[in-house]
Amino acid sequence: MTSRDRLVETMSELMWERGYADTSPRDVRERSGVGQGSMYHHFPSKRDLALAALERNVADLLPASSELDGEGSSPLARIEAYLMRPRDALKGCKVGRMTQDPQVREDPVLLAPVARAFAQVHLSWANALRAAIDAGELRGDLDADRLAHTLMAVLQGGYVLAIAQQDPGPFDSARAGALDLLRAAAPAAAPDTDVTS
Amino acid sequence: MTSRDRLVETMSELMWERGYADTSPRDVRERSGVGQGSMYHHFPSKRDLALAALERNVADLLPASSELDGEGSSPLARIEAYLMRPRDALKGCKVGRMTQDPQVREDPVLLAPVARAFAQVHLSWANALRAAIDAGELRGDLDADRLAHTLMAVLQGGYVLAIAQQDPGPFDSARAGALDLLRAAAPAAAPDTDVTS
DNA sequence: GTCTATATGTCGATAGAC
DNA sequence: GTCTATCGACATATAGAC
Repeated sequence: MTSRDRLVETMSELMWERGYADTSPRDVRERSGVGQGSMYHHFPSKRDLALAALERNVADLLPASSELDGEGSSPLARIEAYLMRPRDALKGCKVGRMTQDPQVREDPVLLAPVARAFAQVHLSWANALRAAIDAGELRGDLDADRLAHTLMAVLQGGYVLAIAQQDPGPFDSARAGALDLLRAAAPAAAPDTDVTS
Repeated sequence: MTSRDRLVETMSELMWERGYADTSPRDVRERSGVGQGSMYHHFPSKRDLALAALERNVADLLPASSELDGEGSSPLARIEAYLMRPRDALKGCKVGRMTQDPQVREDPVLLAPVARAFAQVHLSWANALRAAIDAGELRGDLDADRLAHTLMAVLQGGYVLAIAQQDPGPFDSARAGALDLLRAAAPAAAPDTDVTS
């Protein structure tokens, strides 16, 4: 593993753990074991290193969400599986966290990968939800784009609740409650009224 | 307004805008106009000032949520009103933000007011939801405690989505979607099957 | 209570040798 | 590519007069 790779990996970890503003070049140097000279040789500034680390964190996140696009099972089953997927509630989301970092929030360049990642995840959610509606698993009057934002927010907000209480319970409750609502939003059972028949 | 009050008010603003870690005593001094000596006279450390400011922000937040406990209208109407209440999506929640600040997260003393505030708000949500269930406005098989976490998460997570896109749209979509789900979770219409009649 | 002066450490970066 | 040395600015206080 090259020195450069070690820098990016370490910065990625630290940005997940402590964010950008509160991570110093020294923190990165000490954890990675890479010297001062090397660090500034590979990255002209802390911000440049952060950008590389952020792109890496985004790339880590996206494959998981593509599980929503899978073809192996029913759309609603995929939605449930992705929603209830094991997650470390007390660590939070390595991408979502960036939105609360004052120095990332104010920097369009650093915010851009976050915006792109969320747009991508939203697309996967919306496609799966639309498929569930089309398959008759969810009521036809629901709006897939809206619901996609709702479910993303449940996860992102669940982290906030869990960290506040230092307990993963609220995170799990929040998503279980969302699942209850989705199930309650199944079309009224009417097995013999299929309009396409 | 006393010097002490100006310090607390200014620190409250800055913690909302930039968090705790990235707000320096100097920032507070300059915005408040209070001198160095006065500042350390009233508060022995930055952390002490932050604690006072945090208590203030929590106190700002709680009255709004007690709107959920009101008696003037139906429980579901109160829930909808509080969920859809005007909020500045791009600023985020002045209490929720603290959960993402590395130095708050790791400090049980600073995290405590956040935990207490959220527990309080959760209680108001759960009471209102329970009342809506009891009134037959929501299906009887729903869990009020869980749903309370879900709706809190929708708001907290909505802020994250809005800031990521620098657009309040996702915040509004997320809560509108939650509202759609709540309405879809009304008991099946059966006006003449009231078991108590 | 408020002021100015000072102190110690860290941040984020640069210089220049090897 | 990596090293050590150094830099000016800022963070977070402390000292002590008024």
